[in-house]
Amino acid sequence: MENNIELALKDIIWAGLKEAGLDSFCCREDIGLEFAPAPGFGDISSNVCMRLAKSAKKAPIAIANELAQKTGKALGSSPLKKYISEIKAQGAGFINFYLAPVYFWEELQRILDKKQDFARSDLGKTEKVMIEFVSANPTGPLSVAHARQAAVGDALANIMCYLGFDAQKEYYLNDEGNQINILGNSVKTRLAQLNGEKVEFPENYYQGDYIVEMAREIKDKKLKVEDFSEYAGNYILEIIKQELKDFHVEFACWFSQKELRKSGKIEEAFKYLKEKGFLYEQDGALWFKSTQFGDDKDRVVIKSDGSYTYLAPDIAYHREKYRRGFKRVINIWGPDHHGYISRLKAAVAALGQDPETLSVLIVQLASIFREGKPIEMSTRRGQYITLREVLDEVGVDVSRFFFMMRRTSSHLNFDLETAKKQTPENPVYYIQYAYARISSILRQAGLSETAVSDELSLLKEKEEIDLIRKLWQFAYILKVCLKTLDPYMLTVYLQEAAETFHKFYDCHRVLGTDQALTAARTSLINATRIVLATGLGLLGVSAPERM
RNA sequence: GCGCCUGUAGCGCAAUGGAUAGCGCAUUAGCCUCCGGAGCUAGUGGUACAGGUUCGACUCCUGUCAGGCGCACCA
Repeated sequence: MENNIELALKDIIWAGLKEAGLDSFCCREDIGLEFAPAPGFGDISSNVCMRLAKSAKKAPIAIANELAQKTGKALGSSPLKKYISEIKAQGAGFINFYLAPVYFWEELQRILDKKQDFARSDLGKTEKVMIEFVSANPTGPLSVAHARQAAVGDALANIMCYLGFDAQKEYYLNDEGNQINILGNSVKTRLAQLNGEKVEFPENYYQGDYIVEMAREIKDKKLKVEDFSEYAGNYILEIIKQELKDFHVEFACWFSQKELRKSGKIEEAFKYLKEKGFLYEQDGALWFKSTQFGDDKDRVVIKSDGSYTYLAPDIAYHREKYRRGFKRVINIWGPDHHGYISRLKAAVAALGQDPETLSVLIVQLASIFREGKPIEMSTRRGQYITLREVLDEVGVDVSRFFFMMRRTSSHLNFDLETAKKQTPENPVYYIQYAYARISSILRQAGLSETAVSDELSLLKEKEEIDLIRKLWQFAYILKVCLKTLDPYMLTVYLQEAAETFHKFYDCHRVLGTDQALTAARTSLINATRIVLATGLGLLGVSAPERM
């Protein structure tokens, strides 16, 4: 039964609906199930009666009462019977299913058998998905904004892979163009200044200290630099790669814009669009008819000076994404790019792809606080908090978790002092503490990880069943993360799971005189350990045995 | 001016359209002869405002007010 309980239950409910003669008012897809609704309302709940109340012209609760009875009847001849202890119509018209303890014992057994793969699924059917994120211009160290995008993108890719997708992480490298040229000129100018030349440093150049450091290194090592843009771009790219590595983010592919241009793919894409009639010339520039696909205004792709706008290579890049076999494309961007979504979607549509297969996630900014006071940030003056600073101060585990603690589309306040605290105020420690505590008990029990009780049915206490129920919800939470394309729900779940464990621990002693019960409870906390480690692992956070 | 995000307890935040709006901090009262007290139990206190959609709205829509960010032939 296991994971298929959702499908099996829908079958039973559908049979009940038919039995009650209600199937003509809705279809099977209308049967929505909610897992672990409000306390006291069962383990699985369906709102189907409310949905069909109007067309059936009956009160929802009356329908629910009838359906509960018919569903019970349909259940009678089903293998599902032993897992359902009760079906009740409650509230405004919900139909609630109460799972029998045997269901939870089997679930627990499954976690212990399959370990960290217990919730793995083939839901994604190995569909190729590209998650492109960070993609910062190599013109300076990564900021906290990039850090948050990196954490979210990486975790999302992990979750999707766990659910059976072939999710690949990619970094689009803007290794040529205006910004890179400015970067090169910035270094060149600083070098000239170091050599005593009286040259002005323009305001739109990169102001950060790292520019001066680069110039100083060139001077000290007496390097012969021919192309300052290329030199500086590569120099910073290495810094970025190291920063991401230290943040535990690894990309499958670094896609170079320069290579894309050299390959002639941009012209190819333009040729395609031109043949379709989506390009036109005006005021000496080449325009893309994005309004035809819902954009506010048409966009320039080749400027009147003959150079490309940013959109030009991006159109070709996205054409390549689909040509490389990706069925679904996810882009993770900062909020400064939100106005860009409609034109890229237009481009994808013009290229003959369904724009729905392109998802753009806007990761809102993270404001860094110290002792409750915000730290002012200004990219212009080169004064912003970097990924490196946060990493050095609070570490990978805490920073990654903190960046995902809020809904990705919401602003995030990241307090450095809270992040360093080792109190319940800091959820990472709260979760890791639960894990370490379990590890400690297991060490004392002297049991190997593989030892499993064959009498899990001894687990009958409320707190024991509550804990298994919480573990059971893990797979459901991952589906929510997938649906919302946001890993943050997992951070909420892990806090709840840790809390449920702490409550169990406080009420019941694991290591006792009753050997069979000790074995069963040891198995329970071992399963808890597996779930916590798996969840933390998907988020890229470690699970320490000792703290 | 236009667009995006956000207004929930004194503070920081939860609640995939669902039932009794949860948690931490702060504050008040308890729990260690016992597996990690970095924990647990109980008390105080809340949906910015006005309409609308819905069987049902913190959630969706419209407007108002408040805060953050963005609006290039830049990337």
